[in-house]
Amino acid sequence: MLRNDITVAIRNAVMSELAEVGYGRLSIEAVARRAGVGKTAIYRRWSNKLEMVLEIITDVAGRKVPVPDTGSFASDLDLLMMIVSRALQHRVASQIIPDLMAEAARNPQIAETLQRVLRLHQQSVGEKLVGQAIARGELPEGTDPDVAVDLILGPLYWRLAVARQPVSDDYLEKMAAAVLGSLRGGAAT
Amino acid sequence: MLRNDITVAIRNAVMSELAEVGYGRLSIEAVARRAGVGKTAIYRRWSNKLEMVLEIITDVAGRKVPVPDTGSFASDLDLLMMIVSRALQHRVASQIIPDLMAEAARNPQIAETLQRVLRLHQQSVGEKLVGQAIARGELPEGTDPDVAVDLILGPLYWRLAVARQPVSDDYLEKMAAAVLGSLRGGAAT
DNA sequence: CTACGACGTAACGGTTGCGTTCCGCCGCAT
DNA sequence: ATGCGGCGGAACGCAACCGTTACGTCGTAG
Repeated sequence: MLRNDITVAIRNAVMSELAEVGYGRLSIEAVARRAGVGKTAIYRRWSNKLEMVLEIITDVAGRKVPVPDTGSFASDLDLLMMIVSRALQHRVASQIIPDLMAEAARNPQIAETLQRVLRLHQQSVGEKLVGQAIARGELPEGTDPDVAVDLILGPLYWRLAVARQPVSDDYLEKMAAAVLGSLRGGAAT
Repeated sequence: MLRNDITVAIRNAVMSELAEVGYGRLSIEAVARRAGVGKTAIYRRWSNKLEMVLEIITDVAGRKVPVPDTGSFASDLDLLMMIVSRALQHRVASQIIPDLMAEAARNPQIAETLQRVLRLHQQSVGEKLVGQAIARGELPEGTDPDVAVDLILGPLYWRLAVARQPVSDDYLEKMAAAVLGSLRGGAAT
């Protein structure tokens, strides 16, 4: 019976508000204001700020991400890094993700939710990509997908979300080449 | 004339409070309470929450970090990664750093301060380490210290501060080996 | 001994947000 | 035509903080 357009408006407002002020300062009243909605409508759907945010985040982050499968590990890697760098440069993502990560350090529920979502993507992507590559003989048998994912995502995340420096195509290529080299070398075995 | 022990108490309280509730929710009153101090004492020193935090952070982060110089790049790298992983596992650091990073995304003053401090350390460490290695012929001429630093710190930060998974000695070795391999390969040139 | 100034405490008026409640409106199903 | 229920709006009492002020204490310098 809850009107769907209202729910959508609230969800959007929460995302924007999260991006602008962060979880710590997010207030129900501000969300209602931004969504053009009464507080009542929000409390009718969720009973808490935490519950609301968790539900919305889970939903947004739960959307499936396509895993590259181009036929060669090198181009899979290029593609993946491009996708990730694009994603991390989106304004909302680049604000919300670090913020929630920080919040997760002190709120077990947020931590658990993020871990679940993150782990889900990370593992499936890592295992699939590395699995394919090993099957094709492009990576040494026994390459650790965990290490591989860290090597791939870490530098990108650091650069984009932490150091907040731009990533040129050129830079991306260097990075991909470096990661490829380190994995091919069998270091992550 | 401001009593030094009071100032110290406040500084400590700010750090603890930052770790516990983050910048967004940090309140002057809570700091005063925790420091066992009147609000007056705080306002006598700083006029703002922002100003206070910036000053304290700058001070703490400004302390010099020793750059490893063991004679070989491989062991420099091992050492550096160990130092960094130790630092990132300290409770206060692992809470405060991601929090301020997230805050920096929406507060230019914080961003500027963090960038300055971070860049300072990062560049000096990177350039020195890579410089030494190139001079010794352990890394190809023209290796980009920027890329190198990203490759070194990125995965560690990702693992420790984002994914929040433990880092074993074993894992650290794999990581170091991988990074070494990718740099030696001349990918980051 | 006196004066100064930093200190803690307490209170100020004002703002913001919480979670709840009541109202009147309106769409929709019966 | 009637009634149910979600809607926005407004207000509630309560709590936390803001930044400021007044007051009384205490250590120290002169």
